[in-house]
Amino acid sequence: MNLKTLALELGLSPTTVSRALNGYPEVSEATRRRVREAAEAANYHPNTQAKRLATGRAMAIGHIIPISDRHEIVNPVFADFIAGAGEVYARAGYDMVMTIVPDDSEARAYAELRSKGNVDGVLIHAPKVEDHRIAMLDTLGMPYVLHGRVSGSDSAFSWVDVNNKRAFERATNFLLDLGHRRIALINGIGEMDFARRRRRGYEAALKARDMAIDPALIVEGEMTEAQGHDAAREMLQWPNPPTAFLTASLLSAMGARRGIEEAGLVMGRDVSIVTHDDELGYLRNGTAEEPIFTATRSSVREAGRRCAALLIEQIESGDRSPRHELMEAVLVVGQSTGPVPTQ
Amino acid sequence: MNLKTLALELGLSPTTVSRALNGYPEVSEATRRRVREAAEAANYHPNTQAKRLATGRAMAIGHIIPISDRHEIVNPVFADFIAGAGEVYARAGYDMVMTIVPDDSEARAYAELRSKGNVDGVLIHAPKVEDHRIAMLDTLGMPYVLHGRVSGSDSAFSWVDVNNKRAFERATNFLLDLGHRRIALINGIGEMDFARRRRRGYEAALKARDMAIDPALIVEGEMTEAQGHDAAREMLQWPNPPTAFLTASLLSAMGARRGIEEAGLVMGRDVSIVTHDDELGYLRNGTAEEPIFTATRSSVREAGRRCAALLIEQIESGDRSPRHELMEAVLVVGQSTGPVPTQ
DNA sequence: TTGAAAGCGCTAACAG
DNA sequence: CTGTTAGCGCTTTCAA
Repeated sequence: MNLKTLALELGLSPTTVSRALNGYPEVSEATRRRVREAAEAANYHPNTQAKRLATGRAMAIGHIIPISDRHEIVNPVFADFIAGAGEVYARAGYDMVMTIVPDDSEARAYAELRSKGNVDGVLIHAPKVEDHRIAMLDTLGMPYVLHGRVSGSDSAFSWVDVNNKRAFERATNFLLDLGHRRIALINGIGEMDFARRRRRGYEAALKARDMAIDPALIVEGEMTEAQGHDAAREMLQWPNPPTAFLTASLLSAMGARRGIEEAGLVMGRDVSIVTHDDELGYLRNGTAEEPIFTATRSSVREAGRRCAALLIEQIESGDRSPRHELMEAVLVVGQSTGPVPTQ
Repeated sequence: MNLKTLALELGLSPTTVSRALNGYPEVSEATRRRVREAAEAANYHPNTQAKRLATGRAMAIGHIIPISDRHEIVNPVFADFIAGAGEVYARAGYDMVMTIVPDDSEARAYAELRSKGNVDGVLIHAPKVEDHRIAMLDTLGMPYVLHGRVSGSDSAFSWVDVNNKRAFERATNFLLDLGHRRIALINGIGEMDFARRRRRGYEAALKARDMAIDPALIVEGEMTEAQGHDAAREMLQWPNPPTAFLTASLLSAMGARRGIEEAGLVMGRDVSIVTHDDELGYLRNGTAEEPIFTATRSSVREAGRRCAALLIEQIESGDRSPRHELMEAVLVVGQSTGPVPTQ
């Protein structure tokens, strides 16, 4: 069933049917209803490709997922993010097009996306401190929104980000308030923007109390279980070991926990862990024998929603003036078993 | 830059240029080369929408992600799966279109996908034991491949699956060999096909040794940390508690571990855990103080690759005869810190 | 080996 | 308020 035959059946021109279905004002209500009902009855849906070609709009948003053989690129968080974004796209009638590209051919991927014209805009994931993708997109003139930020020009483009600095400042303060004086930071890869900001938060908290920053207590790398384990194993046999670990991911925290146990120490008595993570999980802090975290999966989903909404608005309005949304991480302390609170 | 202007610049007709670029045989090699070079130089890429409209092929594969407010639908594994599928799509020139739909309007979503014509086939995730989506797709006549299976008609359609039954049978045997006689199974939601198969594997191992199956030792539900924790807490205060937990997810395993510790017991001495999971992580078994799992992330990625390849072949060849690929889970025992082996 | 012309299904000026 | 016409950028007969 297509426009033409539907119009034929109704004894109308394709134009009128199109107008009726697309809510143009110059159609009589009677006709519109008649057309709508017929379309419904015939289970008519306009062919997307034709619509796209005619309007020049792809009605699709691209997500480019860089992939490398070195790293675990696709982190679990990503799933929640696209779930959120997808909700918004579905409501607005956009498709979500996922493109997996090898790390080294990202430039080509963007250029192709542009000239092939199958997306109206792109959503950028996991920006690095200095991210060349921004410049590329500016050159191409394609609308985009960042999930995260890049160093420097915070205000030059639209982004949605969690306040990573504040989250880690709060977490560090939490541990400092408990009396910890040697706090290790098990962080993500240094060149990632979020990792940089988290580190800044950690450092800011220490500086605010006039405490020295010991570089030996900071580990940056892939946030794996092995990372946490190895760091804990090593640090805990120093003459002056840390009494607490602040980790950037649940996996690292799990590893640290294993390291602590292997060192014959007791979690929550000898050593504490506080973790930031977007996964569902529980870790105890040093006093209350209670779990604690600083972000939940649902907040990532919300970030996905907001990014998508921002991008769609930008595309549809043509207004490219940058907008920003900074979300505060949720610090959950003393949460007992059961579902994690939504926010 | 479009076909027309490129042809104009070359002093050729659009037809010839199109033919040259698409590898039609009736073009002289000289012309072909000249066209190819010009296209390269001009950074020409055919407009996807136009191509789609003209050929009637969407050059896109749909992934429908059902979403509900009750469950954590989008599991982390999903990210690895689409990473694998995406690799294949990219090579074959397909777009991956992700559609998030509320649980209750899946039927409509499929029908729309069909009539809007923006995908050539779909990939089905996380099938339930009895999955009505199969019937729907058959009605619509749209090519599809399942990641997983459904009960009964294994052979009626194409699928790629991990041998969940075998994996759990092996894991159970592993624990039985260590001398465990009361093994708890912390499983996924019962209506999911994979959960059903895992349970069958567990039961088969027990039956093979003429051991009774104690329903009280089987928990089915969402694979969260709380699930594992609550199960362990409760079971460990029974008069005859389990000495081992076989869990279907790393999160549940983490929870069980916490439950074990809270009960004042020692992991790897009093109680063992073996987990199946697609996440990167470590858990110790009951003897060697060494980590163990039965599946890694990379295997999920491989499943994504195979599903995608199967579907593309089906679409392009028009051959709908069902094909199946059963992947064996990887059982890793005695793995020490460091990256998880690829297979 | 190349080109002209029609058409994929829709939208959007422009008339009426 | 409705219809006619042209065209989005490509592919694909058919003819040369």
